[in-house]
Amino acid sequence: MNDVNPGDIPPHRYDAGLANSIEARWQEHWAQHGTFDAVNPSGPLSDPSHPRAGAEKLFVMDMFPYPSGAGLHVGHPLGYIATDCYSRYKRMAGYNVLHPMGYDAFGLPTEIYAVQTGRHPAGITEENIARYRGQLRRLGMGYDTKRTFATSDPEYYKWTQWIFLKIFNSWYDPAADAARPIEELVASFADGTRAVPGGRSWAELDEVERREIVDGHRLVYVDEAPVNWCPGLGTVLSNEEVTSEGRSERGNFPVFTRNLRQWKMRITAYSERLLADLEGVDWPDPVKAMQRNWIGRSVGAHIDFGTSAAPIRVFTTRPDTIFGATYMVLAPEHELVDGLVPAAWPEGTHEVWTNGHATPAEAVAAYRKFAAAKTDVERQEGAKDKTGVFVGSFAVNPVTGARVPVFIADYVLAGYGTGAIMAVPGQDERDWDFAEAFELPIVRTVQPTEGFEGKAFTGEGPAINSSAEGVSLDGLGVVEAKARIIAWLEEKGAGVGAINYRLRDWLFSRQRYWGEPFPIVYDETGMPVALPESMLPVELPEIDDFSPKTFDPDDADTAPEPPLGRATEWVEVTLDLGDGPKKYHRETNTMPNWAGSSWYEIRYIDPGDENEMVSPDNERYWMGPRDGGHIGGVDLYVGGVEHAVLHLLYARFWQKVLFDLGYVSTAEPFHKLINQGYIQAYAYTDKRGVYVPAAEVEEVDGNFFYEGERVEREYGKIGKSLKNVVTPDEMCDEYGADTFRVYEMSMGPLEASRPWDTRAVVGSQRYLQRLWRNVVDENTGAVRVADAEPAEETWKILHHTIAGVREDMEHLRLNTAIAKLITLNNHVTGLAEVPRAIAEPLILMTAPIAPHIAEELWNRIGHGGSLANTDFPEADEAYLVVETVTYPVQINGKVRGRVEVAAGATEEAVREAALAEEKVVAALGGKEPRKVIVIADRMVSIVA
RNA sequence: GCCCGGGUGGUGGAAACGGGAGACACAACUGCCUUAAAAGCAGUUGCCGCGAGGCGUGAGGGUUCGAGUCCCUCCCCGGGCACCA
Repeated sequence: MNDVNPGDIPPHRYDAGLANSIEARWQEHWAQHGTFDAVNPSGPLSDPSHPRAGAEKLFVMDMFPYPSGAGLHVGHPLGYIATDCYSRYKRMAGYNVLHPMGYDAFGLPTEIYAVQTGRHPAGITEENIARYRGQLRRLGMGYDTKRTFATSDPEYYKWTQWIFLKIFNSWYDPAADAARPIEELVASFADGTRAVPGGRSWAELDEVERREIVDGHRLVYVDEAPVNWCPGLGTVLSNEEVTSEGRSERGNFPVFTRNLRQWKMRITAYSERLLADLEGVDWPDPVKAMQRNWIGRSVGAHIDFGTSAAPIRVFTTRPDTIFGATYMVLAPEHELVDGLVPAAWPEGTHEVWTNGHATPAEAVAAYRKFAAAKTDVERQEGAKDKTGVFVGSFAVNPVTGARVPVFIADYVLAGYGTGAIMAVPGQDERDWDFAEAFELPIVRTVQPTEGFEGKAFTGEGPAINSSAEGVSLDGLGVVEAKARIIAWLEEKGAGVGAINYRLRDWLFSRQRYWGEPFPIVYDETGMPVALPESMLPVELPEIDDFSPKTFDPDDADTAPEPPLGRATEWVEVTLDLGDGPKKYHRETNTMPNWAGSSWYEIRYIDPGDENEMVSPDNERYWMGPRDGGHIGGVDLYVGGVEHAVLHLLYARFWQKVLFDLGYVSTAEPFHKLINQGYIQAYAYTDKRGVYVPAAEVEEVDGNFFYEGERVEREYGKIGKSLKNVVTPDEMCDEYGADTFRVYEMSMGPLEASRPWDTRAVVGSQRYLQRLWRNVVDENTGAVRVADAEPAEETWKILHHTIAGVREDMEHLRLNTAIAKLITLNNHVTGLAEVPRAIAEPLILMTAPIAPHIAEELWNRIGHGGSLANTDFPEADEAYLVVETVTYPVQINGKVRGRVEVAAGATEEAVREAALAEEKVVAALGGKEPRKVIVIADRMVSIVA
């Protein structure tokens, strides 16, 4: 303290310095006492003497952070503060609250940093986590001290690998509509209860053939599949790591689609359940909609069109329009194309169908080359201009018997449905565009509504032109027509009703170092063998170079070489897996960084358990279903919308597998989900367009200046490149953590995004200063609270505040709760002395949001220890009743006067009082009102 | 193009149900205190108008005694998906 003029600032003012010393002290107290450790019903974390042992449980979680080297900025902890306030409130309200925090620690940024610096990713990760822990501790987060981990801890990823083994050793039984242990499948093949694919009996097959069949049923399997291969980075990338320009998000290298052998998880087996169970969770509608979109269920039919080669199977959602199917289109990569290409164009082939090529083979080859060279952006930009080429063959429309030409075109995607369509230009805009370009016939099979002047008609209407021998749809609506034609097709064996999903199986392998190794080795057959659980965890080997081999960025004809491949001593192992020591080589891919986050909620329940992923007792207590059809899961999960699809879909998928296999008691991991908004900030550019430090920009009359120069303001993400980063540490230094917490929570509702405004933080600081001053004398440090009886009005304000704050806290409306607390505090500020009976509940109600100052004041007014488990104040009904009601009186919708009437007065009495009111009488001017409406306790409305 | 979410003072935002629009806070302004400034405290502050009063929740229409809230049409902003058959 080196104030120039110490007399000016009272020595006991609640300023940043005092706040910081109080905060550090209480953070230490909480850490020492494990104040926020939840109690389990059984096992090492059970404790009958815990203040909340036996209480109702509440499991609150945040989407855990990826600890980057940059640390937290003020936008990151918004959700964390909210769940902390909520957890503290619910704990005071009597719950056994589990609120843990862990770290999603595997991932590419750390690996890249490791490569750049030559350091080990584990060391970097450890440092980053320590920094995050320090920052969160400084914000006063009340996390469970016994339940924290990083996904990169071997003790944690042991169980990630264990789950992988469970998934590997399972198959999806359509009859049970659930995953089952793979042994059951093998047994049913062996005893003949299930037909063996290929027609031979199980006994006839050799070991390799059997394994091939079994491996083909596993929920995780190796598949040759088109993936995003990025030679410049030396790794395959997930779709979300590829930009819309078809380049890598990191490094901007070209990305090629290549067929490579990769691990995949059979998430598609769960499409229907992932969709159906959305009904049972309390999630924001947009997130549910995004998941439904992503799964992309569509109902229709598979229909076979005969050709000279194999029949072409199409998927369509409009089987009712089959009479208008005048041509077919296959994706250029479709496997049947080559078999359909004749030596020469058929007699009389239309010129526009050949693209000017002499033979079909030439035309197809040229078109394939053309299509493959197009980037995704070019393909989308050219969506209106349809391209394609006739393959030289015809197919037969199974309903009309008509010969229809077969084309390849890139508007049909290989990856969706069957990669082939029946084209119905009359009812499909894309097909219409193509038909116009290639001069193909167009037949309407749905009567357009009157006045329709467009081209393809995709709406509802009666079927027309839809009769053939044995079947007619004419006159039927779309729904009935679909049903009738599907029945007919099924009867004729030409098609079958079908449901198609957009969802693809989950690409599960990455060519990286910093991820979970697979618990898989390969034997002499080249087929995968699961390691026994006893060999877990399979730890990452120590290597010198963590980067995968990279190639010429433009050389598509290269193949990934994962960094683990260079750890030859680790890769080539001799193991005894039951039939004596044999040589194996390990899988050198690692898991994607979604793996560790797909089940972490479960591990929080029993983080130290070395024998089980989680003990069933504790799992059922914290996550199990509840009465009233409650599906179960974490009670509250808060995180950003950016995880609406991938993380949440993967976590739901793993949860369902574990549920099917009996390891967990609920089919859904997260019961209630809230997406917190983002905090963004203003950024400023000078006249060159260069960002200037936002903290040093000054506003004068609505214009902005940096070092005297006019700058332009824009609004965007907080980040280094925009030079607008503000860190929580800076806020703690300048105001204290409690002020920062109050400010972030008072800015608006949790779900809303909002702009950061450092200038506005003082409002929250002033509130806490007034609170402090109400309890502690700024000049002497003495406690000001008096044992005086509060006035009636003060009692009323207090109890209204309690009722309102409880209600707001229950619904996570921290912003309005704070407004009510400020109102009460401002009222107390105006009192001659501060009654203890008011100060105590005020402090307790402040505690969830500004915990350090509350603990400090609670102690100063004579209580020992922490208030964390002290009961939250309850409103006394006696003070909530109102004696009089002020009724606004409207005449023709405008308020003209007010009358005060005793609460509970009869409608007649209210009416009379209203009509007698001076201004009302004047406004009516002696006229008899036509109608008088009295709404009890609300208002009077007069129609004149 | 399709599907969501949202438009309220200078700013962030309040207003379970259709019932007094603008709580709380920032900024701005005024006063007290001070040699002065900061801090603090007290007050003013939706817009127009000296006032009575009028007008106000993106625009227009509708339902209603009464609409920020419900219905229709449109505009703008944000997000997701996108040649998905």
